[in-house]
Amino acid sequence: MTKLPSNLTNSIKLLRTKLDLTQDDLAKKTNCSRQTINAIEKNKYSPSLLLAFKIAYILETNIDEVFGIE
Amino acid sequence: MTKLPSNLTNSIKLLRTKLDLTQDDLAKKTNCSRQTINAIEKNKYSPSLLLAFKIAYILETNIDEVFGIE
DNA sequence: ACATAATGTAAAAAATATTTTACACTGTAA
DNA sequence: TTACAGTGTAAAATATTTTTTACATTATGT
Repeated sequence: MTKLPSNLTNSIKLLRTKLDLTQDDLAKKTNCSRQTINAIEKNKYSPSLLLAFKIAYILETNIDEVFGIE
Repeated sequence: MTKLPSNLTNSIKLLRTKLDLTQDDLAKKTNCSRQTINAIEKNKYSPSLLLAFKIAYILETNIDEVFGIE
């Protein structure tokens, strides 16, 4: 990563299924909609940092394990 | 942190001054406005995850060192 | 005291994230 | 085959983030 990063990646699906959670489960636990989880999981847009923290918290890890940058 | 986290904190000013950068410097390097850096630094709102990553990158550390949650 | 750099702030507009409602598709269990 | 859970997606509305312009305040150097 030599330049200013600009592309997000994520391992939500991997971590989520490891905990046997559906998109809907994760949505409810993070207080957002299933569509939002789906969109973030499929990289439709960059979530707010707060939501990213919540997702990492529910997935029992930290942001850098859930999201990456390129 | 026993509950779903909901309050952000940050060490932007500390890390920024350690690198001798002004708000404007950091803004330019992260491709955002000085007002945005100022607002985030003063916790006015939760930035996008992408901007958070960029800030951490310019501050030569990772998100968890720059931002915290309560 | 003066000039200037850095920061704080505000309001309106623009861009982006998120919700809501709704429906289609896939796989799987009965 | 039917029913249902899980996922993908779309469009409109709403909420939030970010930009832009502009000005006030604070600190610092001369």
